[in-house]
Amino acid sequence: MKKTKKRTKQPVRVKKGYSFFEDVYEVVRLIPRGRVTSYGAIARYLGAARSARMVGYAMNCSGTVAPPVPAHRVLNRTGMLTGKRYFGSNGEMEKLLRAENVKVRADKVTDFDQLFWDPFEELII
DNA sequence: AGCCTGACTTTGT
DNA sequence: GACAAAGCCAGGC
Repeated sequence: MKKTKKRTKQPVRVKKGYSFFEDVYEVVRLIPRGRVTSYGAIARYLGAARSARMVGYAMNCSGTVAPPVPAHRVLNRTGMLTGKRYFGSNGEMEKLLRAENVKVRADKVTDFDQLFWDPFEELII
């Protein structure tokens, strides 16, 4: 898929009572154990390709929602644990990933390409 | 309304 | 491949 359109400014799911964040949480909760994805992938899946930052921002508030969101499975496009400092203790995010057999080295997931979970291909809604 | 921030991504150098 | 800059848009003030 190419982005033939330059900028379609159409919001995807504008449900009343639900925010963009809720959609993000919903997708993140569906990430299988031991797999990871990127902020941009989630954003594209929601139709907001240019809202990758918002996905990250949503993760910032992920601790306030229930059920808990496995935010540690969401990384940036290079597989770096950019949000580990938001997990409170230093290294907790990496710990969670390793508990799922995800190898982390120098704040990066080594097998990011293999473990990458693409909502478009692996998630059918 | 306006300005600033940011757990991002893409593009150009 | 590394670095810088720009674009992005929802929230908070």
